[in-house]
Amino acid sequence: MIPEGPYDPLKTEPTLYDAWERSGYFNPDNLPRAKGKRAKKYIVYMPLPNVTGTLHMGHLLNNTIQDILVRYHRLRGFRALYLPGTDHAGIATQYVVEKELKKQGTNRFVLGREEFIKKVWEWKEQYGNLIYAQLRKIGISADWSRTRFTMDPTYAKDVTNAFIAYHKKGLIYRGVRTVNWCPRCQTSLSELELEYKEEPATLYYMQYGSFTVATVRPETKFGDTALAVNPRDARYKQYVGKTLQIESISTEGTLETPMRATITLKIVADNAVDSKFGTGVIKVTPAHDSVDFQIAERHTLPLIQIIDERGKMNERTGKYAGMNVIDARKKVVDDLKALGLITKEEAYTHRVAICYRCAHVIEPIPSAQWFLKMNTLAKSALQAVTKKKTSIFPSRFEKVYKDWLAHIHDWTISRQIWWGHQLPVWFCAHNKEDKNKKELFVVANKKPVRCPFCKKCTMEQSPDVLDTWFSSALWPFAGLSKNDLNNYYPGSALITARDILNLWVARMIFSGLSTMKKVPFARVFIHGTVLAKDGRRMSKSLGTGIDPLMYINKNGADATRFAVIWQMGGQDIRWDEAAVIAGQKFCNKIWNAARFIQIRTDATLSTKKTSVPRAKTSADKKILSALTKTKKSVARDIESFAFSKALHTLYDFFWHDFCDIYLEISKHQLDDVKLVQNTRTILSSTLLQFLKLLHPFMPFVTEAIYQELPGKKKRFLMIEEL
RNA sequence: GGGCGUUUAGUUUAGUGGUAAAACGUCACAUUGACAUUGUGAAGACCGCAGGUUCGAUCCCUGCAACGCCCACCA
Repeated sequence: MIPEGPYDPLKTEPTLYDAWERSGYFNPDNLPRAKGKRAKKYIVYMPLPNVTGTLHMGHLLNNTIQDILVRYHRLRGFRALYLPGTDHAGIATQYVVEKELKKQGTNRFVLGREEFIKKVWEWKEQYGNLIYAQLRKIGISADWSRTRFTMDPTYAKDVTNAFIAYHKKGLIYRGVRTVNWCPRCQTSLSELELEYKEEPATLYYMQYGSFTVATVRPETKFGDTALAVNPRDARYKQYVGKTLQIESISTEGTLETPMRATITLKIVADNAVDSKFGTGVIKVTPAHDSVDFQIAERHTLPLIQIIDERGKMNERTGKYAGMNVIDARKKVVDDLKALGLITKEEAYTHRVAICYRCAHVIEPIPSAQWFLKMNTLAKSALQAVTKKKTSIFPSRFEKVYKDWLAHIHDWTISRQIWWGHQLPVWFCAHNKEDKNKKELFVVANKKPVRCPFCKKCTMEQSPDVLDTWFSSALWPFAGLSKNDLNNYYPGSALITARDILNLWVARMIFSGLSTMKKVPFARVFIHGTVLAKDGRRMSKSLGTGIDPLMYINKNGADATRFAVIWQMGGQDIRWDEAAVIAGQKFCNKIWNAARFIQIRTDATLSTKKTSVPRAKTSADKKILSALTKTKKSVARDIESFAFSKALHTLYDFFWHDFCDIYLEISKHQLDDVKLVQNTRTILSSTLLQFLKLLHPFMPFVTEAIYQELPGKKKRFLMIEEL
């Protein structure tokens, strides 16, 4: 019996969730209507939240959408799997644990690698499952029995196997690259991991013999290996290809006395040079600038490293060695000025790259890295979408995806941090390279018993770990046991936000094709971003973040799910908490309507076909046809990812067609002996149909009402037949 | 700089080649009913700006502006 309202989500939700989870029906293998090989499957791989993460609005939206799809298909009799897991999030997690250590007055270098990794695991055991508890509060029907963590031994094995397989195919190589190095995190960062900030700087006009070069980084001059001009720049045409002796400052002597020196620089012509900027001449410092590195590659210029991994000037800079770049810049400028080699200074706003994690300024430095050749892999991913093996919705994102793949560079997959999947690469401990400078290493899952090179050393594993995206790109199959691979790969839909379309989705597609020979999912749905009410991004640093748990704990998960879907149009959501209140009122409305129906009818949940309602009055006819129409359009909208539209349709149908009109008319029809029985049937069957239709969106209140209604052989609305 | 997108009532959003809907908010009236109320109704939009195509444009095209995102560049 439905108790007198108002509906109390806070009392209902936790109990119901426990009951669902204990029932085992989140596990598709237990679904009574989806037994056997012929059962259709619906599979969603949850975008892995970081172990360091706490629930935010993005998770709420993302997981609500996925849960709608999974619950809908489960009701439709599909063998529905919603696969949860967490990402070890290399840099992010290492950063968090290092902050903890700092509070304890220690750091990872004091502990050593092994001890540090132990600490990270301890941290993970303590805090890493918080996100799961929070996701449960949203009410998502993920199969927790299959939960995976990307550092689990089985997952890790798939990661190293993928590396070995790529290596066998000749797709992995080692090379020196000017990488974006974070001196604080001691790691290289991909371009995608950089952030930028505007910073006031000075543009110095330095004399290079007869040339003047504008630069904001005079201290890198010791790493210069050329000067470059635009090939169409008439002013400098005569110098192109020549090697000139140029007067500059020396690294010798003492810091007190600036000294002159003569250096030799080649003049090259390259399109990367903008003839309108500064003087149209740039100094090329391949070791400490990514553009310069590319110019150097085109003109085979040497690479001179003058800044080390800690962001300090190295021994090649003589008397400047040991200074950090900022101090060195001041000193070099002073010395150049003393010798009259700086002719002009201009204020300049400079966009500097900063580490996305710790915000430290990035220092480009040369470093030995591992690369994955992208050519064939990118082509395969491109083809998958072109040939519609995977479709992207909304379709405009296809272009973003294709553009990225068409202009892709090889992927730097190595990272110099400690927390992650260590490369399955074993070096000879005696000699890192042979006479021909060929590096001596073995790629293998296990440490070789005997070194094939020196025959006597204990081989050393590469200290590098893999980019976190390398492992998360394998999620659709590395997240599954061998047994499950046959049943649950590939997936049906991948739901994510646009910012990781390329970072993650494209990489999952080529990884899946490479390892499993099949695209990992048939459809990709890109949803919008939840913004603050004023249109700004929600972020902790801006103070614009809103904790969805606040609403869940106050208004209930259903109301919160309602709010986020209700507001989700074809674009970003400007979060308005009024929608949560609307959702809560809607719960209450349904609760009370159900109560009315139960009081005025027997409201038995009969699944027998004998109680098929018939339209005897025009009101009957209207509500029954409205129900049919609603069912059809909701189904169509869910299939086409138009969740908000489906929810609006359901809301309008229930509140207006059903409650405002039919329920009011039914009060008269229930007093008519000729109509009473049929009206009762219409009321209770329409309610039940509606509960099923709404269940994917608002699972708790619908299940709660279902549980209160009398009926035989009743289990859960969650597994009813829609 | 290149690309993609967005711009519709106070707010958040739908939508259509024939001058526009909804929810919330506001206001008025009714109501104690299954409903911490609910119902009925009202006010409120030159559909970003300027051109063009068309008998007709909010919708199609072009340009501009603002905002957002992605990519590139930033010596």
